[in-house]
Amino acid sequence: MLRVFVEVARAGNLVSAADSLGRAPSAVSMTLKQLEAHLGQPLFESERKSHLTALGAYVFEMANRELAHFDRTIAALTDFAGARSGEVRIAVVPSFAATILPNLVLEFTAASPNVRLDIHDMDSASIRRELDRERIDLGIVSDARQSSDVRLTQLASDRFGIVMRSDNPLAKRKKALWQALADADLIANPLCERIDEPRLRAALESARLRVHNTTTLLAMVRAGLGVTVLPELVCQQADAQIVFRALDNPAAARRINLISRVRDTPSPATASFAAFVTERLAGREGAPSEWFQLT
Amino acid sequence: MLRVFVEVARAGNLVSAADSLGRAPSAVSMTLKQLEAHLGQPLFESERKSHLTALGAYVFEMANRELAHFDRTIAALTDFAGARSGEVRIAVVPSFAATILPNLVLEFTAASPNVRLDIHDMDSASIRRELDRERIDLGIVSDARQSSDVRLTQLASDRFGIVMRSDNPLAKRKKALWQALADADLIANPLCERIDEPRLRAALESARLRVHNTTTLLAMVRAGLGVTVLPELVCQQADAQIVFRALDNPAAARRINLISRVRDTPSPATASFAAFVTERLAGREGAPSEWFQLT
DNA sequence: ACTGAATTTCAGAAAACTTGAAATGATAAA
DNA sequence: TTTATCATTTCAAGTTTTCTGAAATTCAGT
Repeated sequence: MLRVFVEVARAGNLVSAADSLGRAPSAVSMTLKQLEAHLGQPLFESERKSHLTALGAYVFEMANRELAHFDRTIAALTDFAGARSGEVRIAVVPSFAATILPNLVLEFTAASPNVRLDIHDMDSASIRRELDRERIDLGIVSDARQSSDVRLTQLASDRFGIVMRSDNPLAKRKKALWQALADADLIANPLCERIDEPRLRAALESARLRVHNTTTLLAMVRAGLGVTVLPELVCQQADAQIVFRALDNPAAARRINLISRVRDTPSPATASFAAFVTERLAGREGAPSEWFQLT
Repeated sequence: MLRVFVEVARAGNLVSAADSLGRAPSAVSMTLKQLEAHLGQPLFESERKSHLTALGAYVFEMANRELAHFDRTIAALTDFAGARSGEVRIAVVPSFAATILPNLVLEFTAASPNVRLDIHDMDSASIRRELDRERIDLGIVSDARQSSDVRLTQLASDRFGIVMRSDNPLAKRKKALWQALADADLIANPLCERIDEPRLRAALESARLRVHNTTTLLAMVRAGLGVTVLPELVCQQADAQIVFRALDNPAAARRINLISRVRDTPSPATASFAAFVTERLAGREGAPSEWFQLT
């Protein structure tokens, strides 16, 4: 009713209003009559719908505002439903956050400028906890365990390798890298301790140094205190002085996983971001630099 | 659709929502299905309508706000149409504004607390001009001339009389007041000059003083400089030192008129105020103090 | 797996809305 | 003033949308 009235008031006559509303003049006339009956007062001065009464002017003002408000609300709803707007809260492991994520975000926000991304970085255990507490919508973690209340998607596979200073003799060695660990000064770290390979386990047994923080660990390597074993992604942040040689035969790798709650349906924006990340990264292996190209 | 959805979300189940919406559960179910089809996403987690999806929560929030906004707009429209709200711009001649109007306004605003009254006071000519320029909705003037673009309603009839200081001998005189003017020191003023009575005209010819402003005029009378002829309403503002004696045989009076534009329909609030004033004052004669009682 | 309540589906009924033709009313030219 | 023209309203009938009640399905809790 309000829409019909506003159109007639704007057009100044019934026929062209009916035209732009896509109905017959008689329909418009009846609707208008109905609105006037509701209000108990005429909206137009004369039968020729040009001059508004005081009530008409007031209704025109209010109806215009109301319709604009309503249309904005509907647009917001469909945008949100179509994942064109909304907010996605994501927690990501630091190595991924610092290397792959920025380009991923760059591309996603270009396609969905009205979706807000709220990004935290923390270790995998914290991410899992934050997900349970519904403080985040998605998590990107390493080696997540399957669980009944978490939906888990494999993203890339991040291979482990020996990390050393560029002047280390191992940098030139082509094969039998696992064996070489026995002779190297190995710096232990939590990431590599999950690898199930006897030659590494033996080397870790005799390691004299164990460092938790990645930045410190790389600084130790850079200072020539020894070599360490890390996923390639973690080394991406380091400078040219650091050399990464992937361990082969058998290959060792950690999985990068996308996790979300199974309990509730993600918001369209969340689903959209998850689908985007999966599409861009699922099944990637080898060098992280080749996982993902900006399109 | 939004209303149905909000009610279901609030109730947490379809049956009681259908109940409070006054329709069968099947109708509510179908409407809900339709909304989900529009948005392309489910609004509830499970078939049992208790837990909302992220989209559902967003729509609930927005729809609630939208419905409240809409309802407020509709209430404003019907209030305005029913003269329960709105604004009335009125210009009134000073004598009326200072005497009768306050009580009139008091009663009207008690009945219509949300109608704003915008009151100006000015002389009749200015009121007429302001009405033409659509700067006011109603005017209360004296002796308005009939005209094709002004709707005119007779309100009270305000009789003229001699205005004097209480110690003036005329104060005790019972009759032949017109004749008495010849001997009195008459102070001329524009209001009385419209009276068509030979004895007054003669007295005005010989008047030595002419004063426009009413307050000054009454001050002159109070100072004993003479008597004057004024409508009773004008004297209402004066103190007890001033005595008014109505002129009779023939009686002389000015008409108090309510005027409005014929061109456009007044707003409901304006019509309501005009009807109220007319009902309270039409046909009143004699002493202004008896024209109108607060009910 | 069973039970009972909630929800959905379906076809027909009811309501709301729309249309085209004819009547009415308003404006402008003769 | 009359007439011609155009806009608007009225009306009955047609169309679409919405609603209902019964039956089928689904779900949560035994």
